[in-house]
Amino acid sequence: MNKISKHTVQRLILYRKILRELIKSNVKHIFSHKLSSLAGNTPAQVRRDLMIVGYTGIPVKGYETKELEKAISEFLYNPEADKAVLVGLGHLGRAILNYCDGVESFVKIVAAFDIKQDLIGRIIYKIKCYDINELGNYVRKNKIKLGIITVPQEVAQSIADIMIENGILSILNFSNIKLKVPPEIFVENLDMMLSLEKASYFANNNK
Amino acid sequence: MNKISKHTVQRLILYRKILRELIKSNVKHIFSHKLSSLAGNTPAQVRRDLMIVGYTGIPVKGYETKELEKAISEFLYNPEADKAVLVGLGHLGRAILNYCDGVESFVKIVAAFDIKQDLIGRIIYKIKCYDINELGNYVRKNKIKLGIITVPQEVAQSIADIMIENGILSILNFSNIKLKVPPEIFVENLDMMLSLEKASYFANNNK
DNA sequence: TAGATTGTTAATCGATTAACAATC
DNA sequence: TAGATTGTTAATCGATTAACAATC
Repeated sequence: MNKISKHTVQRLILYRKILRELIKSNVKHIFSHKLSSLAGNTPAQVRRDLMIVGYTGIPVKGYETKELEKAISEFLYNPEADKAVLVGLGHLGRAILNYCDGVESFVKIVAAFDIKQDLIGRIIYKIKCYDINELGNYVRKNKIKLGIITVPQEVAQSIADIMIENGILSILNFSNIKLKVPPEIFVENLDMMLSLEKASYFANNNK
Repeated sequence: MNKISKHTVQRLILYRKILRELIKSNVKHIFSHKLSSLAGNTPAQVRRDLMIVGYTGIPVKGYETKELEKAISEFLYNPEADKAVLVGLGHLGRAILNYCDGVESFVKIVAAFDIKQDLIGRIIYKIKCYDINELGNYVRKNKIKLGIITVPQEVAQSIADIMIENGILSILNFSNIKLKVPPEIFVENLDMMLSLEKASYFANNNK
């Protein structure tokens, strides 16, 4: 497989989301220039990105929304990583469970873990909460490949280590440390404070 | 001013965070190769990035942690955008308030807004909550330049519009829509579902 | 001094944009 | 048909990496 860039994958996910909304609104066809305006980029980039998903549009008519959505979904779909575990049921962890509960997505959170005894055994936003000590077993037995880390930074690395030891291949990291992981492990960092400071910097240094 | 790339700014913020921890641990000097290993990049990139902050290290001795942290902070600091408002006090909004409460940062959230009457007037994690109708006034009167959007996607655009009309220059957008804004407005998108799907894709397509 | 690290320029790499023949 | 849009290649742009003289 020829390597696909993170940027392209991210945009494909965005196109898919836009296409789903168009389909719901009964839009049958869309041009690259319309899709790019909804996605906030350029028609050339849309066409370039769509090259890799193996669906071709029709000149003058554009792309069939349903067909294109299907093609992108097939391209993106990773059946081995459609289940995720979440570790850390503080406010952020719960906000994510709540958020995912209301959203349709190919990725489902299947279990949550925490160290606090009063949370263990409870069901929070439809997700069962387990003792952190069971994390490794659960991940291994259920062949989970995707982990979400919402614990304080002091313990984030140790959680990542347990995840990786037990087969997790990809981590969505909300803690504000850089995880040390082997090169084959994918880490996506979502550091809210860093993003806020970035936004502050560009408040008048933009342009 | 010659334009500084988003990537560089993001890494400078990260370096600063790392430097603060080093200073706390009483580390006086650091080499570019050590800093890069903590930041997860390369020595060459660290040195390249540091060119713009106007502090120069000493060959063989490396960088003085305190001096470098100071230089980066001065470079990044934007006194006009050190105050932010947050709109949307669902789980995510509260998680952010709670998170910011415990973290030291140059950017402070000074007010929160929601539509739910039972929240208005309350103080949540030290932040006063106002009626959403007061958002425009508050932003204009207090010259707020930075806004955080944690409302459902249906209303995100209208909140952004109010913010921008009243002087906000930079938005941290947690809703999963692409905001339409004038080119001089900076928008940083933090779409959790998109990031999760990206992580899923790369769970075995990485490398 | 010899060895290591810096700042900066040049080279490389990768991603975006432009251009245009093919198509409907 | 004439006009518009596609898929794809080539050109451009920007970001990362390499190289190395200057420095301590």
